[in-house]
Amino acid sequence: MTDLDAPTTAELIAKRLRYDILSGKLKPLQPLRQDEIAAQMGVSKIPTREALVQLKTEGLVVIHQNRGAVVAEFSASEVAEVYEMRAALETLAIRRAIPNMTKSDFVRAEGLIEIMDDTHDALNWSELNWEFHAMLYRPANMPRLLEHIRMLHSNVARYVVHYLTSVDYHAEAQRQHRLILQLCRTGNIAQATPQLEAHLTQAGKKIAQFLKKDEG
Amino acid sequence: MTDLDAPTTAELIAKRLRYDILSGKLKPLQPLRQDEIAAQMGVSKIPTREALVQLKTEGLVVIHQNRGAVVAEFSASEVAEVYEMRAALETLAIRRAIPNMTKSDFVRAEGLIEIMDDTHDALNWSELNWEFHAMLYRPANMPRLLEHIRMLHSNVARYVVHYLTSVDYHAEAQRQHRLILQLCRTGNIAQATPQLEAHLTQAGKKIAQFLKKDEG
DNA sequence: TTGTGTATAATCGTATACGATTATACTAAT
DNA sequence: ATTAGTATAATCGTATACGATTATACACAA
Repeated sequence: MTDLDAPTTAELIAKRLRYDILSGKLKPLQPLRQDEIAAQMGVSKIPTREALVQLKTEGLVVIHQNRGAVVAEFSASEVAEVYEMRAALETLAIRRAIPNMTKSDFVRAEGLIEIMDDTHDALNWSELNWEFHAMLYRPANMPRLLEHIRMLHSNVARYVVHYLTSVDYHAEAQRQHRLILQLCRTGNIAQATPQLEAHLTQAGKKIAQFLKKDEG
Repeated sequence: MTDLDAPTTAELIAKRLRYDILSGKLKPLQPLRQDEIAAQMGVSKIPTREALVQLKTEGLVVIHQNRGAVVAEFSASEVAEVYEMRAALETLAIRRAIPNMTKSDFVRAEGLIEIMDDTHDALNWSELNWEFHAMLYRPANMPRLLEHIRMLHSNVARYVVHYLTSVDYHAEAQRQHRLILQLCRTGNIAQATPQLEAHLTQAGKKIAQFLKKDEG
């Protein structure tokens, strides 16, 4: 008997490529050649192809017929679109979650905020930021919803990181995080929901605007 | 030179499997064996596996490590969850779409409703129903949003078909469709949005309830 | 009977191999 | 010089082959 659920080769490749894309090591429009990736990982093309198909449906990769895959590029308006979708889904999630939140949820969320206070690496901060948001949504017990939100988050994470390395947004974001968490603590759905929506809408607009400069 | 974008074998298999799942020919939990499917289509396993990976991320198939794939089964509560997500995203879509709707959009939407009046086959009706809804959202010019909605629709389409074959919901649905379209015509976002939300919430509840009887 | 172990078959996951498609470099003609 | 055409290389997509994992059947002991 071997490891009960050893990740499949395709999963390993997908994980690695995903990380390299999110961290910015692989840049938008950069080609992802099957042979090259396979050789690098010391495996064949077959699992590599499956990994690329997976990442395609996650929106991180674009595959062109017989022309191979490239890292997906999001335009400013597409990033804005993703943030609108996130706002719609994440407000739903927090609405359903608040009634089920427990004391330990609040403690752990507060803990994350404090760690983020001392985290200045943009990539780490982005990951902690997702963990914080996920914590607010998990009590909703809506796993499919959470998975969709996670995918949307991962779609724009690269651009968030890029933005954070240029602009100091930490203090502002942290202030909003603390406010939203406080509203959750008091069970105030009526105010927590629009605050979260504003938090996301504002971030989306800032990042889209930031990208537009590059595009122009 | 051959056909410029002839669909890849994997895409053909995915399309076929998707149709067979949505139409109910392949039932929930039914195993999807790679060799069997490949032999049936006269191809090898490689593109078959890619098709299954694709359908997995669409939520129509579940793959277990070294144990193969089965048609995904949605519990009543999962169907309800999908409908909540649809309500969140589709209200966003229609809100953004209404200001951009043109006369020809209204004509075509009305045409679809009339065709649906005479469509009694549940599968056909379900497809037309999607086309009608998509028509309401397309003017939003949010392709990623539309694609997500399409996936969610396809997740529950089987159960809609199943429900429609047992219960006569056509008249009620058509009445709501006409009302929503009329509100779009007059640019009444304030009322169209909650009407659409009610339309979806109601359908979701009915279908979830219907499924619960089977589960119990 | 019920459970446990082992042999066999079925199925999966991936490496290798190869034809098909697309990109690139080079030649020749206008 | 620019373009069109062709040969060559690079890359993709899929068939075949095979080791690895899991399921099944059956013998045997408690």
